[in-house]
Amino acid sequence: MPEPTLLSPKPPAPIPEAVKPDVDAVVEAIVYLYTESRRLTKEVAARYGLTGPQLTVVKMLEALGDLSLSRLSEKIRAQNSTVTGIVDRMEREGLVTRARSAVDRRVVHIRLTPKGARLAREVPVEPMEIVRQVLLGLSEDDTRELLRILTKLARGVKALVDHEAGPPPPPDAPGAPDAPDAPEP
Amino acid sequence: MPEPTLLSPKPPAPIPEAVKPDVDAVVEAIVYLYTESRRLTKEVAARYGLTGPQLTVVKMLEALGDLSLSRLSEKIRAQNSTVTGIVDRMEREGLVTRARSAVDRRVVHIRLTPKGARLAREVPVEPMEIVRQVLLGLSEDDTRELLRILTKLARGVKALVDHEAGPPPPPDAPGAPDAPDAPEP
DNA sequence: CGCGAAATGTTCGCATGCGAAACATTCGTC
DNA sequence: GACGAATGTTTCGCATGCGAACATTTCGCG
Repeated sequence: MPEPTLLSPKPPAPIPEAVKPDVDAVVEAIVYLYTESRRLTKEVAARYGLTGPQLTVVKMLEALGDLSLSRLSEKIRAQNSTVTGIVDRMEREGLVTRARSAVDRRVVHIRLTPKGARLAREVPVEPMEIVRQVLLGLSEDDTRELLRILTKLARGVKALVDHEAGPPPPPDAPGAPDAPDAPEP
Repeated sequence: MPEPTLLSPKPPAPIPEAVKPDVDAVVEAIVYLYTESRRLTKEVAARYGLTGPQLTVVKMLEALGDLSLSRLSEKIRAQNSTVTGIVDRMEREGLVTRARSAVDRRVVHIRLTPKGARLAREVPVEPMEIVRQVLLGLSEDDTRELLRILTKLARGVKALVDHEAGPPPPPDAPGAPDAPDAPEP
């Protein structure tokens, strides 16, 4: 059966009446968790003179060390043009520095300054912290089950997205299609 | 425990270190699903001359009829000041109209114009459509299970958030507080 | 070697998105 | 029935957030 593609002119498959309330509720919950977490992160960040995305960047650089701007963009799921602006303002605040790579002169390495590193250690929360906290209150079974189904969902979305983008390369990849973001060395 | 989390259960609970990778992965998946869905919604909306939020507003007004600006803000989980701008641009495009309430002159009713209503019928997708589509591919059991745990998560987050706002009652409330947003008549 | 494609960042214009303050209107209360 | 609190909306300043166009640099491949 030809996948109903979101980007094709054809309408996607209609949603059966029976499950629609559940689907609506799941979507509602995801939107709620994301937006509420972002709001809280922003609030906490403000207490340290940071914006939400700036807190995310600081924590990311603390965890992973120096990153190129592109790499940083992937990690925080934003476009390069967005991150350029964020880094501009952080550089102005003395939180990070830009350094052209000697190896590949297209690349710019973003690095925490001592001030930025101090802030990273000082701020006690991660992005989406509130979701993390509540997750710790769930049973291990629930957490694992949640992860199992969310992973299915994410892979399904990724498959659809890749499908729309262009003819997929032969599905002979060793593992399953990439998880949203595979952890790496 | 790094933090006095109000929700941690019993002593035999696992070390947080053990579940941290799962927590990280769940958070990662939620962020992925939200941001990817938003990106796709925006892309589809653009084909109809709309922005992502404008599509959301059009669909909301089609489903619920006229709404006050405040009500609309709640529904799309944005602040009034944000929605004022969105409505400004939609009004300029002839998609909606503003009408002062005769009953309460503080209130502004937002209403779809015929052009806006036509667009609403024409656009075949809902916000977060891709998540909806993939959810339909899951088993009913998985969907229900996902909803069950996400609801727990959302209620836990809501409890924590409300908790911050007011004086701290012990976190042992028997009936969970309101769901993030109950469907209404 | 050489040239076009691809990768990396930046700039630009526009649309959110938010909080604080300003404003208008209504409500509660004495 | 007046006044202060509460509610609804807008304005303002700033920080994302994105796509398109562009400059620079590297890569691929004959």
